[in-house]
Amino acid sequence: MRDKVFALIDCNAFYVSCERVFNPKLNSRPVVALSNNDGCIISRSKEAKALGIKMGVPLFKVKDIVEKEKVVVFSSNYTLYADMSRRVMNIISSSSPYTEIYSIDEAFVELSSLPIDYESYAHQLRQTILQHTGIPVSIGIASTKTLAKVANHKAKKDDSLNGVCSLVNYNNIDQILELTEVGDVWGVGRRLSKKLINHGIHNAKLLKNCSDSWIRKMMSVNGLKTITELRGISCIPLEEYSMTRKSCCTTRSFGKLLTNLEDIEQAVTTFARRAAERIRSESLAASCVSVFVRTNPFDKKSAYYSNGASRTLSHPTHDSITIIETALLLTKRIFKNNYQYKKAGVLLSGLCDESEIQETLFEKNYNQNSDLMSAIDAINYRYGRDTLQMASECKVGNWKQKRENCTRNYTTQIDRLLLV
DNA sequence: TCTGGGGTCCTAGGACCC
DNA sequence: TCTGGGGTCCTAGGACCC
Repeated sequence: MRDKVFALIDCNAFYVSCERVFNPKLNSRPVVALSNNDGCIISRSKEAKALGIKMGVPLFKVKDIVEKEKVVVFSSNYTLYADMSRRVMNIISSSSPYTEIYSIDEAFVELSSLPIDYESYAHQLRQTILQHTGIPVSIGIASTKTLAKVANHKAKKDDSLNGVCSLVNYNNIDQILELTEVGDVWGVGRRLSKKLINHGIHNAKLLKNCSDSWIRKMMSVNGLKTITELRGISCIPLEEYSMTRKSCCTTRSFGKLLTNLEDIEQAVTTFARRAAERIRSESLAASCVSVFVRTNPFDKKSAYYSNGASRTLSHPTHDSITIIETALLLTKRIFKNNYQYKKAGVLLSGLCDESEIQETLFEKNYNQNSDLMSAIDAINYRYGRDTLQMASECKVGNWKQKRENCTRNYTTQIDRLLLV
């Protein structure tokens, strides 16, 4: 059997690149994009990285650098990023029949059965994506997904490579692995990398040469897969067909601290409605609803409280009304007075396809709202996602998030088109 | 003052069964 | 006083990814 060949296409500083497409003046300036609620930095341009701004750091901790160096800061605009991602992924999908969309800014492609020169394919694809969307990407090519990640990393760092790095037929992979920090290996996170470094395993070459049994003990079966892949044996397959999800949750930090049950109920209603809408859009139904609330864990001065509760429904449903009623019941159960709440969330689990819902013996008309839900979904699709809400929500709820520097939805709303 | 959100998988340990 | 062996299922917690 022929060896596999995986290409990993990864967008460079994706959220920042999306913003730059619509504002080219930012092209050589330091730019960052923030997480929800303008909390942490989750995307950085090359210039911002060079200033020492780390991934995931809270904005307030780098405020001095941001001000002094005039770093441009964006609130995240997921509507825009999702649409730009769709465009990039469409180009990738049409370039090869074997594609896996791995995340909003990454895709794997399996190339071994295609009669092409891998590196020319990659350069061509990169050029097409840039030309059609304005998004720069880097491409790593290797015989396993884990090695393709390593190659991609190198393609990003080494400017002389023009954004493409292939390890196929490359005979000194060990040298590259030696220069790869163990924490940069796909599948080795913060905790494991600390543990491994304590045992003297600080780069990918050392990790690759560990014994199977030791790795099994340290990192469980996933670690075994990782080191096998580093040795060039593919054991994490391409997943062309996305698995149906097993859970769906909506959670948010609040823009300000909440103390009232009523305010939290408003937020939970919105979270429950959004989650219900999402599973309906995927033709799924939930059999269990969970709710959690918590205060701010970083605030050491105020009392900490965190609690959650779940309820299994008598039958799976995607009806917003049932899901919201259940969520509110659970909220009342876990809410306690005299705490300052920072975050809440709703989790729908036990998901099944809507066509597989079993009828119940004793309840009638349990699906009576389905026409109503379809009508609500159609209206919200046409006029914007929060056009129709539940009465227990509130348009300007106290929980609403901070989003101080958000760009327009240039590509998804006709009245928000870029003006030239 | 200010610290994201949405997922998946694995394991250990407890409860329970015969 | 002495107290088996072999299972399954569920859950909480820990790890990872982006």
